[in-house]
Amino acid sequence: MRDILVRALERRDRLSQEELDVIAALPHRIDILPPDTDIVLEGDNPTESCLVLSGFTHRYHIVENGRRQISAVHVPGDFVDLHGFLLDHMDHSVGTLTAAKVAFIPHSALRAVTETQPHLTRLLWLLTLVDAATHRQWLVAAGRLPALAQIAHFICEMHARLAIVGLTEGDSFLLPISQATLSDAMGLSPVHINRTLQDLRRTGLISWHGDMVTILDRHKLEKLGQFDAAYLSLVPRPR
Amino acid sequence: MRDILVRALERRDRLSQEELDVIAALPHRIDILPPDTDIVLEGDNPTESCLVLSGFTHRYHIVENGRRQISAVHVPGDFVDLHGFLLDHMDHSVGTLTAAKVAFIPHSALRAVTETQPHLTRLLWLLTLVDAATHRQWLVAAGRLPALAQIAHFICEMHARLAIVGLTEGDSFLLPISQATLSDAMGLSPVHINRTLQDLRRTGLISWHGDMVTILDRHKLEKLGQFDAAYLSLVPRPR
DNA sequence: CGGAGCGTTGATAGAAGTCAATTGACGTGG
DNA sequence: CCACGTCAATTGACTTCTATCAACGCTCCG
Repeated sequence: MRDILVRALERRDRLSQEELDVIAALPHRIDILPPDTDIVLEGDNPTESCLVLSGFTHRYHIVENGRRQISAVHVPGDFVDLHGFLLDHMDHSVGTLTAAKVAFIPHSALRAVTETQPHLTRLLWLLTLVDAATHRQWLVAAGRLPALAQIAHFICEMHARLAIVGLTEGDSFLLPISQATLSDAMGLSPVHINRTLQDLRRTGLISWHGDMVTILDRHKLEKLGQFDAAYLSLVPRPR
Repeated sequence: MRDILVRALERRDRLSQEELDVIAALPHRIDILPPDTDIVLEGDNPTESCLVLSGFTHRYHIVENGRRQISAVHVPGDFVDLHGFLLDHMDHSVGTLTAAKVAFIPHSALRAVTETQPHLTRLLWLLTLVDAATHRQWLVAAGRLPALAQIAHFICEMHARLAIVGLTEGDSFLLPISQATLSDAMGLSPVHINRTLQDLRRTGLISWHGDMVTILDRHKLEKLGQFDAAYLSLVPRPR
């Protein structure tokens, strides 16, 4: 657990030895969960927050007619449920997409960190700010980009975020997400996702076979999706 | 400045006398800005964060073809640019919608707060988490609700947030936002906004004359927009 | 062998966008 | 006081994007 969290934090700022020790000493339990398993449900008031060690997870919301909107897809290294630390009453559910290894850290331990480690606290805070920035990017894509560009943006984002934790091989990465899931993330219909993905493949921007995605023309894909990784705050600097 | 920030924070948790003193002592400068004025531009790396004392402001993003997406509308009492405190490189711009009185607080002062006031820090952090939760609600509305419901949700949200700072009169409030602006917030065209608003009025859910909005049938409007104020975390509790 | 899940396809419907013009409210200057 | 300009709201006609419905094929696996 220590390593993957340190890795995420060190992409944003240097950590002191004391901070490394504090992180290493964080109490936690590790759980291995099957695919499509709920971790936290909307309305819950959890007492621990989860961090993804491996596998893909997501935040989602169910609306009245049973439709679903995914508001975030999380990859290994993401402190998925850090929001639940201060929010009472979860406004959304969190669940696995694939089988996942997840670490649960008691809120009491996080609170202790905030009491004694101001700099580390700011970095944890920053992680949630990056989540918020990502939400904004999705909003822009959903509101003002056509489906083709919206999906292009998503693929660029996934590549950038998986690269942080070494889960890319050049321009390729595993993205174990069905078209139905993608449609819930993009707010589109599965049929339209299918046709739009075909477009992206036909025009030679990506290939996607099984779970293996390859960005064939990064420049064009980023331009199409108007992707700029700056919102991920991946430049280490004093915070 | 002190009062309006204290008011926002005390809706989330009790403040100690020391914390009240710290807030009162926060250095800041106050500025009065005309409508449609930019406060922070995308790409900036600001050294102070702004808090809205009066007037309406927004976060927005410009996409390639010149279209605009508003990712948040902020009302008096909102610590609009608290995100900029830890994010280097703003991922979006912030500007006024109406004339606005804004307080700028140096990041150095905020940093000092985080060094010595863990509880107050958690509350400031919470404010940004509520922003993130609001982004998620907008995502759900944009992705999975038809325009009618999306706008209904927005109106409910504005009412709830204005009520926090006493800017509602029963079910009425001033919302000095043009249909064009609303279209940029909802990710819809101005024409469609116009027709959808007519729908909301014709069916007796709201009235909207000039800047004055009145919710005529709150129950139906909230049901239509699937609005539940829980995501605003308005229940004071230890954090 | 036979579901079950996923990706794919065709046909059709519906929601929202675009374009272009009109109306009404205000404010300014002659 | 009226002509004029501006801005926001409104309307109509038409187009485009995306959703829906209903199949069908493929692969994996019990």
